[in-house]
Amino acid sequence: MALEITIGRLAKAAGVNLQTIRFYERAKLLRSPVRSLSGYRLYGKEDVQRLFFIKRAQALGFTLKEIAELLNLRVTKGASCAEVQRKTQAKLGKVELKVRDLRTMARTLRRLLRSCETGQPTDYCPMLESLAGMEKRKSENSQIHSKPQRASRAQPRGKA
Amino acid sequence: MALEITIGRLAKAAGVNLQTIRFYERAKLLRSPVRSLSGYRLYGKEDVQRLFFIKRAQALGFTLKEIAELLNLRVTKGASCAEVQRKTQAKLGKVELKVRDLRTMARTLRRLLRSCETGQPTDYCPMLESLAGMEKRKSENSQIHSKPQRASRAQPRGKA
DNA sequence: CTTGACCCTGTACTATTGTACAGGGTGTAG
DNA sequence: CTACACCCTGTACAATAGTACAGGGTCAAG
Repeated sequence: MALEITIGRLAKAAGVNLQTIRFYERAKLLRSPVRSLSGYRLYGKEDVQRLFFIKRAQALGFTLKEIAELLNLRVTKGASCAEVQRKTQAKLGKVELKVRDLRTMARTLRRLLRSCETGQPTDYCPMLESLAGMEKRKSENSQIHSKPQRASRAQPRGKA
Repeated sequence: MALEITIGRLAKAAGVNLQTIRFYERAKLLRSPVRSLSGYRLYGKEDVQRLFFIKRAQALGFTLKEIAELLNLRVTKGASCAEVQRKTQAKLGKVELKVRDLRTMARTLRRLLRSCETGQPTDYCPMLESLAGMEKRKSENSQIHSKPQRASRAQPRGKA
């Protein structure tokens, strides 16, 4: 009872383009499914779940690469447990940071709603407030105003 | 006292590439700054804040277009208050949804950490659980298994 | 045994979000 | 007045994440 739906139905069920599924397969986000005698891909319901997860996670700002990492977090028969724990902890940290940022944004939006009700015009940009504290997380902006300071320009911004 | 830093310093302060700032200017995410006599862009500290906001918001899964909308939410002298309220409410809804999803993910990650401590091997994919309920948000997957059902394939997935 | 909906592979195109480079001006320390 | 760090514009290139299309099989209904 593997459910066994074809790619078109999977696409429809998950609300994605059919090509996207093949793209995810090449990108290793979806396993290579079993094939029918004639070579048709056959999917089970776990694949539907994975697709939903991918879509939700993308909306939360994770790249496909990060999503693959999330999906691969598991304790494989007592193997590298410490490793899994380390990675999981790291992911958890990122998730919690996102939650904090989003809650800050939500607070700002609610404040805007209220100020709208009371008719207070805000001709500045309300959203900017919601990060007044954010920049404190980076510590390198202490000497923005210390004249020359040459050397070491814009570092390549990790993306490898 | 407008601070008046040049583009290179702004880039350094915000930790972004210099070209990115010009790109954001073209994309209307940053206002066109005032210029020095020789044509150099001169920025104030609000621009630093905007850059930080853009970076955080991107990490939270907002596109540049959405970020521009967020930054433009404001009550301009009692103008279209109802309109602002409507848009703000919509954004708030999206933000709250993201918070819920992230909290679900966080819960799953913490459970994985615990199951790792207790040494329980999980050879299935733990993350998948965290969306077991997610797919319920879409209602169209009720008849995945109702054979033929032709017509109306993969709709273009709104992106306009 | 044809037709229409569906599937296959492979390759090419697109949008978004940046980055880099070419060719040239600015500003100040020595 | 030369060097060097910075700035300008404009155009080209790149990575990520898809989408589309061409050319060709599969399969159930009629």
